[in-house]
Amino acid sequence: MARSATSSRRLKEKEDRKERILAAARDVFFDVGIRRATVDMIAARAEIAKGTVYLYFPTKETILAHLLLEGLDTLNDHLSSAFYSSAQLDGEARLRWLARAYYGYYVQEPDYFRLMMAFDRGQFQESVSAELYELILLRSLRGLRWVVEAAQQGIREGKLAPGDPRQLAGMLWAALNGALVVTSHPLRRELVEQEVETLYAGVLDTMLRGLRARRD
Amino acid sequence: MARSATSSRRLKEKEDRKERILAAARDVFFDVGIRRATVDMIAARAEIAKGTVYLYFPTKETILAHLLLEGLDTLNDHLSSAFYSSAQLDGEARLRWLARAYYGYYVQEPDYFRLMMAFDRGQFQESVSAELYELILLRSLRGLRWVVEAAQQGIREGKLAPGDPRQLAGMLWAALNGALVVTSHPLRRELVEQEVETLYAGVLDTMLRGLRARRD
Amino acid sequence: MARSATSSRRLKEKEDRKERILAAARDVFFDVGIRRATVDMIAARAEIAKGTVYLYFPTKETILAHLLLEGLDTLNDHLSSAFYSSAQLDGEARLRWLARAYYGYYVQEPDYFRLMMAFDRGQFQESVSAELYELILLRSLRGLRWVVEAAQQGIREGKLAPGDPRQLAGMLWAALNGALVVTSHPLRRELVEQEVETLYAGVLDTMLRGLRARRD
Amino acid sequence: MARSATSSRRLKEKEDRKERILAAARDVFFDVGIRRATVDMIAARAEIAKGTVYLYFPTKETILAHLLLEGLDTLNDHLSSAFYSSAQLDGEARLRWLARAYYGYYVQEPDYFRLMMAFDRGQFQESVSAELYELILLRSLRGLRWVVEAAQQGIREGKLAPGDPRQLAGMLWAALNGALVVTSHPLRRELVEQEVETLYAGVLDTMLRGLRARRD
DNA sequence: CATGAATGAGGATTCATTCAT
DNA sequence: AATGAATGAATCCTCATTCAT
Repeated sequence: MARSATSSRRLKEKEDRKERILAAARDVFFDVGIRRATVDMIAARAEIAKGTVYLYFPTKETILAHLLLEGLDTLNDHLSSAFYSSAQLDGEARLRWLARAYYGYYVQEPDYFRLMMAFDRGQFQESVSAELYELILLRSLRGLRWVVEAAQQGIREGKLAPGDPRQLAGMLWAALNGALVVTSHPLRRELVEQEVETLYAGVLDTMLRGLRARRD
Repeated sequence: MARSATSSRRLKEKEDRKERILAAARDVFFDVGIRRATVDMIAARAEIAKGTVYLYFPTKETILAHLLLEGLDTLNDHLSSAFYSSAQLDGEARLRWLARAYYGYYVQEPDYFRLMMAFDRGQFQESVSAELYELILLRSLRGLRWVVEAAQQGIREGKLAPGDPRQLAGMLWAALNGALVVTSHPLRRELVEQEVETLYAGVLDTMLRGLRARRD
Repeated sequence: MARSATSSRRLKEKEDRKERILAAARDVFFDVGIRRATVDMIAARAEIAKGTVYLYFPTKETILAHLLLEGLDTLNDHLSSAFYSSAQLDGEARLRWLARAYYGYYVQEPDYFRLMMAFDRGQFQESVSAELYELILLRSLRGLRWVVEAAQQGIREGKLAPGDPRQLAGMLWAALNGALVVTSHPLRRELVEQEVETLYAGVLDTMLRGLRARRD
Repeated sequence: MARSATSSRRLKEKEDRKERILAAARDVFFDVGIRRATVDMIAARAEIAKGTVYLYFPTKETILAHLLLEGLDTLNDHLSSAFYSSAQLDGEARLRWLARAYYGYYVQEPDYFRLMMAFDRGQFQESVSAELYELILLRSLRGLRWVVEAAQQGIREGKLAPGDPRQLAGMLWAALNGALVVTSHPLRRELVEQEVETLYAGVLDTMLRGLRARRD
């Protein structure tokens, strides 16, 4: 019993430490950017020794991956609450709610959003364990699921054109994401000359209209 | 006369060399990724001394910028030929042609496409001359212009909903780009579980349908 | 208590290492000259990895600055002991003692002397922290202070011509330094064709005689 | 006869070219400082190819040495004209004239003066031919000779203390040079807190006074 | 567990000098 | 003679990761 108590306290301390490192990493990554961030900076901000970081995370990229998980959780919070508070509405309206929630996330958590978009093809997959990668995938999916469900509802109601709801959700998300990504790069922002909000709303409206069931 | 011939030959040789370096850089960047590529690798692949690279390009980033310009030119070729060969068709059809051309570029020049998407926020603008940056912007715009023109035609014909053609083009491009970007990342590709082609076609159809003028 | 002991040992080890690097740097700078010295050489001579050097000194120039500080301290030891052991004598005699002490430093620490003379105008101030620069200035002043005090005494005694003692000290120091610097360059040494010692003694005698109060 | 004419023209052209390179080098060295100057810059400023520079000077240091020769010639002009225009005065007055001329040179040709002081022990002697080095020595001596002669006159007149005039000249020059050098370094200038002019004049007065023959 | 000193393989860029044309 | 392209060693500094204590 005593031992169990001890070990659970140990466990908690360990979790605390991990959280502390993640918090520091978040600060650093968001402050100086992913590429300029160094493990030294993270350790310094967490007020621990550099070696200690490696007791909790095998790799710098792994820390990044955990931050990504955090970001995905936050996003999921946004989406799920949008989903549940729009329970009374029809499918299209719920999709709109979800889309606005995604935009809200983009606005309120720009750093996490940047993180989500910044993952590099190679660098990443190589230096993160398969399990972690799988986990990220699962969490990502969880967010998309709400969209799929709303789409399903819309199709069931006959308001949206019949089809695979997952395909529909994928399309919508891809298009909306495109609007956000386009404007996240200075070069591309100059290119489209539009405010993110306008562009995002435009794509959302257009996609939803395009997805509606036709009478003819 | 003789001198002119000589100097033009010189010029040509110089251009050849530049091209050779760019070719090597292309290989290297595409092989190992932008972040992992080093000037050493480029020089080695071009079979020249490292210092020689710097006779032709003041900076590693400048080489990247030139590759980007190449990519943009190629894309523009795709788009302009789509635009001109669809001269007889209506606006929406021309947009469709342009979109297919963009997809063709994505398929035929995956490396250039990756390059276009991979530009980093800060790092880049800092280490490239203002003129070069401007040039890139201009070339990027040139591609979008075709889309704007087709959109304008569609609006003029009354087939597409009235509005700012540039805004319309921006939305369409952002959405389509989103479809390509989503699938260009392994993680995100797993997420949407769709073939790029399907997704892209879906977004295109949906957007075009959504952009159509309503009778009501 | 135990911790304090540990940490003080740690501190000592750290200081030792720093000293070791400085010693290596001293050797290297003195061997090959300031301009030819590289961080690689210093690391090799200290038998540590190159990166380790940067754990102790942020910049190559900073190492140099620390060596300079060492040199200034040594010089100050020479001067202060000359000042105190001549406490019974009059101002002029004390100036003479100080001057001989400076010469003694030049003879016994030729490398430090060279270092003191070799600092480069721009390069240096740029790459050393303001604090360090200030420190060097302060330490330099400390040495001059003894000369100022002896001059003051001489003026007070009426043996030296009245005037600003700091100005007097500056003049004396500049002239003596000139004698050392002239001979420190092979070209210039060949020029004056005199032994340093003779030249230095001559300048010292002449300056002191020129500084004496006149009766007329 | 014709050949001789031709070859003399050739010779002249060659000299012109050499002069042109030196002029360019002067500009560059004085503009960006000795250490930052590159052969590229010199060639560019001279509007010739970089390789051509090496047809006229075997080494970058050799160019520097030739500039030094120019500087020494200019200095000699200053000194000799001071010597000749003071022909009617006594030895001490002539020394004073020469010293003022040296100061005039320091003020009017600060770049040449800097050059004269900036020669590095090792770097220099290694990369310049023995003949050139000898030449520099000779030219340097030529300037000092005027001082020696004036000193000799002063001693002969009985106004200056008897002794070796060359030794006297060396001492005077060393002391005056010390005053200029001290103030040429920011750190040392802060140290003595005096204007160059004051310091120089002070050292000059003091040295001359100290060199005077005593009646007693 | 925690530490933090040590590592050393890079990495981008510079520049005096050479040499084929 | 003149060119100017090519060289490649040299240089300072960074940083993820390891490991003895």
